[in-house]
Amino acid sequence: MADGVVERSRPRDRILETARDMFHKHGIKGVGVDAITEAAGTNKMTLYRHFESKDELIVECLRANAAKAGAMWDVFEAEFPGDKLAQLHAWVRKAAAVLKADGRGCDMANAAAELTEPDHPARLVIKELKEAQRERLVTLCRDAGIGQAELLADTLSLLFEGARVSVQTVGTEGPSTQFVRMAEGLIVSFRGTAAG
Amino acid sequence: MADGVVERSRPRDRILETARDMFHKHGIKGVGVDAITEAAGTNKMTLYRHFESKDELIVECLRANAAKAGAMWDVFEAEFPGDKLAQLHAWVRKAAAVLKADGRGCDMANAAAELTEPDHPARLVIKELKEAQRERLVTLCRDAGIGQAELLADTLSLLFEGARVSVQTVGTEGPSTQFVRMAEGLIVSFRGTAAG
DNA sequence: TCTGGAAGTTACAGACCGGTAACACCCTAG
DNA sequence: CTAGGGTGTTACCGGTCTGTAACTTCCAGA
Repeated sequence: MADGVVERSRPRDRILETARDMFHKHGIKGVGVDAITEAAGTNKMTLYRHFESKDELIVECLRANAAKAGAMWDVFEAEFPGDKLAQLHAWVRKAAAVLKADGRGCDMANAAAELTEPDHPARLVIKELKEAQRERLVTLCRDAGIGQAELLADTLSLLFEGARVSVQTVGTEGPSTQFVRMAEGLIVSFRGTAAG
Repeated sequence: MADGVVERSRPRDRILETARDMFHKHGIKGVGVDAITEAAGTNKMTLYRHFESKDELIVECLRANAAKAGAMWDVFEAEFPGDKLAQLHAWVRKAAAVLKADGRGCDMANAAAELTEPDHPARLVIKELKEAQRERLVTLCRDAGIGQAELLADTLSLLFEGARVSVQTVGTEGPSTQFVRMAEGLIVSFRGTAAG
């Protein structure tokens, strides 16, 4: 697990990677900074030299998550250069793979569930990052020639988000098993009414 | 707020109601038993005379939530006796109303995000209650004459679940605003392919 | 080889957590 | 009026939490 990260890299990077992993697995309030630093092979003072508080560490973890997830768009473009519809189908497959591989939900959604203070710094970046993700999917749908691109993108987003929650509550054998069928059906349906 | 509950009822009921309210607003790990009992106008000893632990209190809160939410099915039946399709549309309207009224997500989903221990007692009841909810919606879809009742019910479930998450992350002005249009479109679409 | 900054170590502060013990109180059913 | 159970009060236990202070060690670059 995180031991691979511990081996040799800068303490800041190790802390960030370990915190991402532990926050994801055990929740934010379920992990203390002591546990993070110990798993990262360092100590609390070093953490507080690089992050001014646990809250700032949380924010950095969320940003790092989004950056890592955002890389998939480049992969899609590399796999299907210029073919936006194929990239949309790739998104569906990627989403389904995430559903199968990971029983914990979306880190941003989980963080929003845990951090209820309306002015918590993480809330701002969660909103910002989620809106950016939405914009990307809308653009992909539009470039794929879908008529009501926003509506399809939002529908696919909500379906995926709901499926992630479902996996976390009833497991991988629940309604989320139908995600691909739902998504593909929607794309077909929206392609039928395309205005392009 | 919870003050209305404090006035006159048994301590156990006050504790349960107050805990439900506070868990919902601030999350489970964001509320201590001291805060609950104080808001309920009682004290910690009384809480532990009625609930053997905080975990058991959590479980009872989840059950109470589900019971309260489950009452809506009777309301639908009373409003549209025998007309299952009308009741399905009523479910959509009810879901949309919840999205507008409540910025916090589903308590069960939030609890699942917070309580990561695989053998936490709440996890069992969450799964149990979620599966019961799913069964109800499937039955309603089937009785409404929908061909692929399970698939429609699951799609609507995931859409609603996703919309609740979306409200919590990007707010009520995000993709969740399209929920009714999505859901109604799906019902129309599934009615078109109805089998009997 | 020397030096300066990054990192490790230990100890601690102050708050909060879930949970319990011992005891005083009050109100109602008999 | 009396007995007893439900309730309130206070104090406490051991543990954990975020965050800090003071000091030592290490290592790379000049």
